[in-house]
Amino acid sequence: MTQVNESLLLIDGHSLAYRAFHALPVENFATTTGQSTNAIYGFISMLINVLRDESPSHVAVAFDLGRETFRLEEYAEYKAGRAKTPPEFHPQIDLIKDIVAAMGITVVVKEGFEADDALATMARMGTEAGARVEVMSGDKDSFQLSNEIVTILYPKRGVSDLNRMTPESIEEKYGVSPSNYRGLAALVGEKADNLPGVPGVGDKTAAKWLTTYGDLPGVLENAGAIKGKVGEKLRDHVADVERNFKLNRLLDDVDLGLGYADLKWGDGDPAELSSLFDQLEFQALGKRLSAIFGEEAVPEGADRRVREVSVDALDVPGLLGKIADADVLALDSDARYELGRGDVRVLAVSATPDEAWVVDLAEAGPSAIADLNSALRARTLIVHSAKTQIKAWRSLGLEVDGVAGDTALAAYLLVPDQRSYELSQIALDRTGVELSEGGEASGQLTFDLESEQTAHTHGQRAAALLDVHAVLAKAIDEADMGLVYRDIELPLVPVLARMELAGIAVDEAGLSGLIDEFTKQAETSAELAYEAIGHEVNLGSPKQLQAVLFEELDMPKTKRTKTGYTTDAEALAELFIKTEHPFLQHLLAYRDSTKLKQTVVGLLKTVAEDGRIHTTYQQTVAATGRLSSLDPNLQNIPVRTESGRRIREIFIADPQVEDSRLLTADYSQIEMRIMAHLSGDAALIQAFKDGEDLHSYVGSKVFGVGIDEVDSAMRSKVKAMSYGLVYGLSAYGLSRQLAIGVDEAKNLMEQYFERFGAVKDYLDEIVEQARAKGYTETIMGRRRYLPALHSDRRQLRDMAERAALNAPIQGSAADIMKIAMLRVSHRLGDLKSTVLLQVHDEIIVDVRPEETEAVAKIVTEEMGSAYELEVPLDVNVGTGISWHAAAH
DNA sequence: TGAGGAGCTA
DNA sequence: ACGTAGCTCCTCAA
Repeated sequence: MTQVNESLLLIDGHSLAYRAFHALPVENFATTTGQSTNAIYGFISMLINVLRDESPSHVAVAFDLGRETFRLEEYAEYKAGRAKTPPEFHPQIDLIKDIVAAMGITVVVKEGFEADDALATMARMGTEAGARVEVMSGDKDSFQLSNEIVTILYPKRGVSDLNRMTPESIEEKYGVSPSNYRGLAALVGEKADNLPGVPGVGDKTAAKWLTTYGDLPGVLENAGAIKGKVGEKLRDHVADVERNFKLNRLLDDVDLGLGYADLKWGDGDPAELSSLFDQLEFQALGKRLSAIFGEEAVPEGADRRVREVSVDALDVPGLLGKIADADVLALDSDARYELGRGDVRVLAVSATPDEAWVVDLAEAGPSAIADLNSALRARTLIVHSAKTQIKAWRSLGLEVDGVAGDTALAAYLLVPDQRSYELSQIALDRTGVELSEGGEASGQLTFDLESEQTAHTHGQRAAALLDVHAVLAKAIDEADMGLVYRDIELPLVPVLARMELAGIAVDEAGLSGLIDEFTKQAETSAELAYEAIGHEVNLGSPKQLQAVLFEELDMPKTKRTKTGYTTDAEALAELFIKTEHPFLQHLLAYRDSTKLKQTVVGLLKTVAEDGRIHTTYQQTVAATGRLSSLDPNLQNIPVRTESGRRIREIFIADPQVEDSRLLTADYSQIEMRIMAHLSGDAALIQAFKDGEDLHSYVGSKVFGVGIDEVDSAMRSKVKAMSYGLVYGLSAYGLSRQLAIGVDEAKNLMEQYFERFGAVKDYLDEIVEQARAKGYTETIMGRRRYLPALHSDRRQLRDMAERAALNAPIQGSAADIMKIAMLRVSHRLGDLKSTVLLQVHDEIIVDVRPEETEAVAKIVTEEMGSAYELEVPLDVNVGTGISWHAAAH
């Protein structure tokens, strides 16, 4: 035996994961998609600690495979009667295996044997190779492996502490040597494995016998000599003891198909590891892994690499020379765009993954920009988050009119519910390329030091883009989303950029007037509220309000929130019905006014120097495929109340153009039409084809009356249900919303489904298909993945089911609107009128007086024919001097 | 700084 | 526990 300075760490994966599962409350460890992670977290946490403390050269983790082991063959009752493992446990084992493998650690699974046998076999291999061996296991059977070379790491309570079991400590604790531990366990029995021993015999008695007679065979030979009741018991249970002794021997000669050298702790796959941690939402654990091992010690896989990119700083003519032969260019820049102003200095260009060129746009004159413009226009461009950059470039006269690839958009389509689509993360996930920090550009030094680094950063990003995009584009095609990507999302980029750059004009004086008005209203309501309770209180503080309502005024408790009782408008209105306390009225009025005030104050802050508000549309945020709007959000401007609608009066047509108007065009009931189309429900389709008032029509069917006999109460019930269905409404939810009994709500739903049976079939089918395929699909093939449909947790599963019901409908509506925007925008190309805003099923267009009729026609035609459904797409159009006026 | 509560839209 | 998808404001505790 040669002495080598190596150590082998062997881990019983199943037993430790099981301990972790029970040590950490499962309800506290789950991803947003419903994957339970408590066992994974606990196991990996333990693993990181032991790797840090022991720094082994060789590592393996062994798992049991099924329960068909040789032990079961010999003893049918082996491990029978065990409490069933909770369903959350098993799915975590596979993920643990994946993580362990990605860490460069050998995963051992051997059919027909238990993890312990594999550990024993590998412990023998390590011993023979001259390594120090540590066995980490939560199963006491492993104690028999302990000797001068092999130490057992046995977890104490919880998962953070390990006992180092050596022959000495085993002797001390159990009174027998490791070689006799098996005998002790056989005599005592093992409840968890359904191996009864000698009744009444514990560790102490067993140890005494074993010491007296040497070993278990010695004890059994002398069983007749043992006195008393226990002696009798032993003689009665010899067969059990012999069976136990046979079964608890760990086999150290299992053919694992690998040798000691195969257990070397390898490089792993950091890209995979990072992706797994990302998927499991283990931010802190990921940091701990890096912190403990440091940059060096985290195994650097073959796939993870900082690619050396040569970044040259050039002037524009120099750049044009370099890209003369390139057809495809990747671009990146330090573009910023805020409050209607764009800024950019460093433009990075790359045509190959290991080289990039940067130009200082601040140094480029008009003719250089013009040359750059025509050069870029003639090429296929790949950009990450192109819209922001295109907007900022425009401020310098660089007019890029769209791109052939956008890595953020592509990544979004592939995984539409991710939190962010940072290039560094996508590059790492998809190609294993790590974008390094720092580094400086070389070449013609036209930048100062700070910009040198900026230049290098963007050069490196540009260089990474081509490979990243190729990988993403392939995945997009494999998922049959080429159409959504290339014919919808990418062409939409310049359309949205133009809308954002245009912004919408606001009446600033009117806005200030509203602020004053709403402020006064809020102050009045606040005073009245204070008067009603005799003192002041912060009306914006739910905590203080709870003190007033439930302690001071002793009102009945409302629905619970995480931190107390709700004070939301619905609850306050109910309290008012019960108590008629005037404070509640004034509080509600105060809430309304302050909300409106905040809205107008917020809007005023975002008015740019050109007197217009430039929102930013997010194209990679909504998991269903909708756009979202921010800074400011123009998709939630009040409309339901009269005061709210007044805010819409300050959004006005271009004041620079005499008699210009805003035109608004919206789809009527697009989601219900999509529901009719997708379900193929003949009755619903007929209703739309006949152009009936939908809710009256449905009401007449549900209540079995003539269409003219549907009263407003019936109509609103049916309306609530129709919309509710699209969201996965339950009978309970419907009853709450309509303030009717659950029975009546249930009845209503049954009537509905009886008349519109295909709708029910369709809704059921959507969920079932999503469960089978893992994702839902819109009419254009846009996907949304819903792994939580398989969650063990009811609440998460239900949420996923509702999302599955809604995603194809909301998403298809988004598809249709996006197509319509492209077509409208295309046809407005020759006109002066331009699209300004989109609010999901509505677009707002700034129209020149002479183009009003033409634009109305274009919008009606293109929105109406954007996609052919089984039912017509109805479009309502209106014009006016303000958004408010246009809608009337 | 971030979580929680509240409220606005389609 | 009980209707989808968003964004922004305020308060309060860390």
